[in-house]
Amino acid sequence: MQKFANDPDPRRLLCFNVYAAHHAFNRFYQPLLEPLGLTYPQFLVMIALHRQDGRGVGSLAEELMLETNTLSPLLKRIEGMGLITRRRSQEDERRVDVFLTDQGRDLAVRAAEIPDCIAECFDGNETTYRMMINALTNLRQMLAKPEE
Amino acid sequence: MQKFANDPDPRRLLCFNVYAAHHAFNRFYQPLLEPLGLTYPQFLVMIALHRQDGRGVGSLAEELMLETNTLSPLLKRIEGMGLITRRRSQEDERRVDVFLTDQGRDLAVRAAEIPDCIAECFDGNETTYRMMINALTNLRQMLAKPEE
DNA sequence: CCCATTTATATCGCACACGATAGAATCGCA
DNA sequence: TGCGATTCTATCGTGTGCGATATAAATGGG
Repeated sequence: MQKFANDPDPRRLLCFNVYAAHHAFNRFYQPLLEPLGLTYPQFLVMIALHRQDGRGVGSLAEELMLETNTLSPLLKRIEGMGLITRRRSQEDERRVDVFLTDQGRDLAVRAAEIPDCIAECFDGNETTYRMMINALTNLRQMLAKPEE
Repeated sequence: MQKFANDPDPRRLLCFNVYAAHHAFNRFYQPLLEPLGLTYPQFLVMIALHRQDGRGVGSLAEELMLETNTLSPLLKRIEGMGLITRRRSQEDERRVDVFLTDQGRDLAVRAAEIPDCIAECFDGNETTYRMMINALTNLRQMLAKPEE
């Protein structure tokens, strides 16, 4: 069995680097999201809804790769902020469809500008940016594979 | 201003891919950690302590890039499991030094084997593995930069 | 030497994230 | 058609993560 991923130093583990990069992103975004009154997961939901709203909770969860029980309380909170409305679907009474309010749409437009700050961090190096996205997408697929 | 990081689809945002990879790692590790009775952050703490114990909470927090208020309750929990002991430092009564118990050390040795499963996922492709660690380390540094 | 400042840790409140569970609506098959 | 199985969402419990705050110990300048 290959041993190259075995290292006593957490900083040389891939899992730790993903974990730490996640926190680093949160810390980078926090001051940018604070004026909008959004947390990072709320930001992602607003972006997803801006692309397409009128969707059920499960559809959102699938797109963001979260469980619906994670989204339920989050949606209730941003509904309380007046950013979305939730309505039982007519065609399937089990479903709860989520719609952006006018206020929510305005906020989503402002939120969508935030990732431009990342391009600035990359100093215009688009290739590196795209390669990292590809690498992380591949990683996800490898980790999701049942066993091998 | 460069706009290449601007995308209406969350799945094409770098921040989302880091976020999703973090969750994917958690889901991959969960069944491997469950037999050890550890959560993922507890796993990291055990690895860090296995490399060097008898350290203060702040030292651990710095290595894992967390706040000490995140570690305090976590350490209390794994102390309750009998994996570590906490003792006020003699030389500085403010500090609480953390030591692995014998049981904790045994568990850390077993935990340290888990990342080998990742090498298997990478199908022996060590170069890709190392390049991703480098890329994520660079990303962290870019995100930590004050402004530019 | 004394007291204001700093440092180290802990506690609290809030918001995820998920497994387990509940409850309602829909589906599917006999 | 009827009823068990499935699907969709919500609630609960536990464990992070962090900002704000508290407390005690160490430090340092007058």
